[in-house]
Amino acid sequence: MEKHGKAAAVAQTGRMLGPRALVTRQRLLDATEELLVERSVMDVSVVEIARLAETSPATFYHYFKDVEDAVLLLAEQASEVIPALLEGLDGDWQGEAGLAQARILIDAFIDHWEKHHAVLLLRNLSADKGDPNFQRVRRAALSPVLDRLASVIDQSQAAGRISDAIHPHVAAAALVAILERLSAHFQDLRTFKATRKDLVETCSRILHQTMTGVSLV
Amino acid sequence: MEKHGKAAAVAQTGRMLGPRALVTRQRLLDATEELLVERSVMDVSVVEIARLAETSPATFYHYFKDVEDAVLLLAEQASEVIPALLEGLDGDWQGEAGLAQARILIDAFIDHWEKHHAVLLLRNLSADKGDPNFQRVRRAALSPVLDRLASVIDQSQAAGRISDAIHPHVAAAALVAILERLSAHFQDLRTFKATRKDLVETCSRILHQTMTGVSLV
DNA sequence: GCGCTAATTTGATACATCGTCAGATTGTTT
DNA sequence: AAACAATCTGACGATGTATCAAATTAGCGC
Repeated sequence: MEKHGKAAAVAQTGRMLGPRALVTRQRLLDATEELLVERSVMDVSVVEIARLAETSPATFYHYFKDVEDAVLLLAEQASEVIPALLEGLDGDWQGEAGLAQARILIDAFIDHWEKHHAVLLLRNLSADKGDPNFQRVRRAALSPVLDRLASVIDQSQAAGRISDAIHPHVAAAALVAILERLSAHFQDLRTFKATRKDLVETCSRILHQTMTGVSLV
Repeated sequence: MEKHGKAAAVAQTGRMLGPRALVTRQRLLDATEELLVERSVMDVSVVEIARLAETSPATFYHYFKDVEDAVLLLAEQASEVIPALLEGLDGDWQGEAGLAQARILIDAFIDHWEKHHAVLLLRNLSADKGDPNFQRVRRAALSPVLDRLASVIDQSQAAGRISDAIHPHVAAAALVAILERLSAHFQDLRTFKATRKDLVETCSRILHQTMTGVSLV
């Protein structure tokens, strides 16, 4: 049982992994990620992963069921860091201070996505397609943020600042959607000469306004 | 030259396609989509596409360079319909009428995504990864919506209802991000007992408020 | 250092898929 | 029904998948 916390590292055989095996496995994971960055999933073969990691296909299959399995591990590693984003996000979201918090959150998201672009895209693809493992990983990564935003929205509703027709969690999911999507392809935004600053500023205002109901002009 | 309008259908050899060839090609495309729906891209092989389409792999390669090439075609077909969403979206976005418009738009998006889930997900994956072809297809599909939303935001800024710090096109992109993402995995929303109605209602209010700066309570 | 044991890696292999022809089949035109 | 063009496929070498049993290596008591 390892439902929570660091999942015990296990080979395909079920055997526990020693320190050396962990190094090899990580080398395979790194190679996988490197290939995912430069080509489409369809063209990532086990042989090449093994080649790049300077080992053999057999070794790969010792640790992973298939490529997808390795990607899941990568997604877990990439998603682990997210909760740290929430540091210092427990303040009140009212007024300028709230806007500043939004900016920090968005900045963190963009950084995070720049670092793991390829893997996070795949994680979301598989999750959206309905794969329960990837769904779990994504939920684990995002739900702290989601819950936090939803609770702020809830407060705003209680104070009568925003409509009760809004479903707090859905609204929070919408805001997270913005964070992820725009972080994911903010290259696309260059089309209309938008800078990273524009991105941060615009998103933080949408976040702030949606959560507090107040439009700062 | 077929930069715009119906791209002339051409085989890998460059030869024009007659009516029969078109039927065969479409059968292959349908088979591809069917397989994409039920499994992950990594596991879609040309042999199986051919098998399902009751033809041979060689025939597949007669029409497409590889699986990705076929997916691009599918994405084009799926994206073609989008501009129709804009029917009757040229009204004013102020007040309750604006909210109603938002609802229509979101409803249309959800329907569209339900119909072509797998292909649209892949389109976005490839576009996000930087593939220029898929980027072009997505832009062609979304820019009518994008431009429309941006122009409304522009008007609101001129009227002083929302901050000038907001970049109209980035904000529009953020709203489209919501539309696509929540349409894409609104199964995920079931987690917190949200219905489709909640989704439509919440999103339309975020859209409306972001575009007009006014919070309807 | 030496040999023992368990952890880790790999060579070899059977089998599937990829991608490409040249040539067979089918449909159309005269 | 002959001739031609359009369409399809059988067959194939190259490459990739997935699995063993066997070889290698590291750690440990002596």
